[in-house]
Amino acid sequence: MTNKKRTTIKDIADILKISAAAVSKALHDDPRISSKTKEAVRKVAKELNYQPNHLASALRRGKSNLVGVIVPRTNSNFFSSVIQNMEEVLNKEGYNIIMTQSNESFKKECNNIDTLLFTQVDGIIASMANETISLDFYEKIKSKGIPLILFDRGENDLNVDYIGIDDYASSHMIVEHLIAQGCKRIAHIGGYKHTRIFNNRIRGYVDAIKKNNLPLDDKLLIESSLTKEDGRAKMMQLLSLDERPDAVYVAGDYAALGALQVLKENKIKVPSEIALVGFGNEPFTSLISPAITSVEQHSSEIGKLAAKTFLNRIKEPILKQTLNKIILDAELIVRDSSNRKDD
Amino acid sequence: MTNKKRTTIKDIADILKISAAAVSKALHDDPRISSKTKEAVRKVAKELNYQPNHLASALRRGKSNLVGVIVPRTNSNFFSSVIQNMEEVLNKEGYNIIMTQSNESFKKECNNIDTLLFTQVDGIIASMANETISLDFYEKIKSKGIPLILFDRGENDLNVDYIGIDDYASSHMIVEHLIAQGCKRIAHIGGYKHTRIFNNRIRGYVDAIKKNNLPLDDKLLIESSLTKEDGRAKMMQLLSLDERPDAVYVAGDYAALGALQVLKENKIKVPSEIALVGFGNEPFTSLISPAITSVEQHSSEIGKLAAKTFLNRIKEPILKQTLNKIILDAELIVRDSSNRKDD
DNA sequence: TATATTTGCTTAAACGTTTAAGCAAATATA
DNA sequence: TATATTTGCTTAAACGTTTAAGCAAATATA
Repeated sequence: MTNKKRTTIKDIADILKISAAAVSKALHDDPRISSKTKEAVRKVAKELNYQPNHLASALRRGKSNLVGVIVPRTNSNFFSSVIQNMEEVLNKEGYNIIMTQSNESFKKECNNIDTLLFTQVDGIIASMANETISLDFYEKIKSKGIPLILFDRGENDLNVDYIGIDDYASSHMIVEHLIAQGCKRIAHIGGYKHTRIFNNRIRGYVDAIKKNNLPLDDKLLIESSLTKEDGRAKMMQLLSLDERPDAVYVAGDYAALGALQVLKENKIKVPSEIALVGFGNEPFTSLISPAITSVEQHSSEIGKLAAKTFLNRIKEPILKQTLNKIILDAELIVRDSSNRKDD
Repeated sequence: MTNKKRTTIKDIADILKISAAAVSKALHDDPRISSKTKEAVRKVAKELNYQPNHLASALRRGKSNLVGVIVPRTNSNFFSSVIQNMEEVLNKEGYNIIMTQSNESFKKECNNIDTLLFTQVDGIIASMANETISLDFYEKIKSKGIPLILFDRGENDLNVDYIGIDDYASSHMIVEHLIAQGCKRIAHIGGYKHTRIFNNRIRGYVDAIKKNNLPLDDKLLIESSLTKEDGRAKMMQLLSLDERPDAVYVAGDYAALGALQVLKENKIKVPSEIALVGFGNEPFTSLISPAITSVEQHSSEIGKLAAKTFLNRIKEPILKQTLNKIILDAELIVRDSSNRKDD
């Protein structure tokens, strides 16, 4: 519309009859440039509406000040809050975020990694898609020599920094809560075992059941994709058992919601006949009736810690620091779906 | 970890004893390069794990192939779906997206714009924050000469391409639906009048009320920030009136949810005593009880059209095309909160 | 007063690509 | 067989910055 050509450092230099190098230094407040020149440069820069060309400076400095973020989806309170908090920490240090979502698809995730590497990001912070089993693309990031930080959905085999909650302990917390409510036959609709966090939740469930001498029945432990639809299907499966459970712990809130719908459709009283617990503390868990007991994962904390871990890696790249595995305690939010006290 | 230096075109050229220019052309399938050379280049490129440096090529070509996207928040089904669909269309044409969220804050939005311009995006697709009144930063985008496309939350004064639904007609649709249910005193908890879409919804409400000879009472028309909390507050305000409404049309689903909570707390029967309609068709509207009637905004359509509009602008920049204002029809999804038939 | 240091710049090269211009060899055309 | 065209490359410059090295003038030190 207005000026075709962007203003460059050269334009400012020409006007002031000084070199481009002097202008660049003036703009970066180099101590060897006189304050008189600095002021003049700043004045002209403002007049010409000068905006530094990030591409050029990134190319020259070998550093883009961009951080790539990969999440399964942004459309979830957990991930959107993680990203928001990461951004806050990173912006303060002059970094900006490029967000991408995998939609739980392995193929999309690989594309995202390629895009981010192509965009020359200085590092990647990621939470893996459900589908992801092969780690080749993540190895690719590592081989580039840029920091890779995983959160929530991680992988031990990759040997990279990780921030998440203690899924194993969370399962114990849930099982013990259900026992305290008088439940004696506790089922678990879990995620896919190949995903580390879901495997940990399953292990936690099994060990907690054993520890409390409750029946450990194969039929009560089901793997699921944890979508709302699959939650429905798996709940129906549990209801069709000869010996029904009196409590169901679902490893994801959306699947828990599906399960609840089935319970309501079958006129089963929640929590008195079957108690229900979800995972993730999505906002809707407190909105529906009965409100679903769930586990808060401290998304803001995770986002901030992931960002800080990245910054540490950038600051001390040579110093072979030890791997950071930050495991936070989760918090059980007890609501009506498992609280028999008020019944 | 492994190789410190990235592989460049120069490395490939040295190995094959040809010029860097030839390598560049070979990689871009230039017709003046022999297929023998092309094959050799591709082979070595693969062996050395060559990845083109986007920064360098973008700098040289004056084009980054990145599109900036600004939304009020990603944590909403509408926006996340819009983005997903935009991405699909843009990726096919070799463009990638940089997502940013304003969290409805004007300041954050200005920062986002600066970041995106700084990152040298080829265009910006945005939906404005609630707070945004001053358009200076959007004018800045226009003055750079790169395409700016607005969707959902737009502004007529900016004179840029826009994709959204017909908010004015949507209000008519809602009011007429409520009248068909037998409602005679219809209130509207609207958004801020300064935001174009909310203003259109308000105008639509007012005109539909007038057209149907219903009472147009100042007390029944309230501006709100449309958060869940404010929805609660405004609903209480309506309940304290001497003459209560028998229907409430809320311009956002979250606020509608807050309103519903207040209605339930006050043991008011929905929809028989007060019917309720929201806007946006957020997933939770169908999950809670009673499910909330709402308006579907065709997010996938909007996302695709926004992306295509951008691509058109890029392809024919000189040809002064006329402004694209694409207005889609919205769809009313009737649920229990306003359906008196089943009562 | 002679030498050393500091100040305030300039020069030149570099980051990794892309591309216009050009040139020699190979091939086609008259 | 002589000229024109095509093929397959090379050379050189450019995109806009940053930065190491260096130099003259100004100032400090002995």
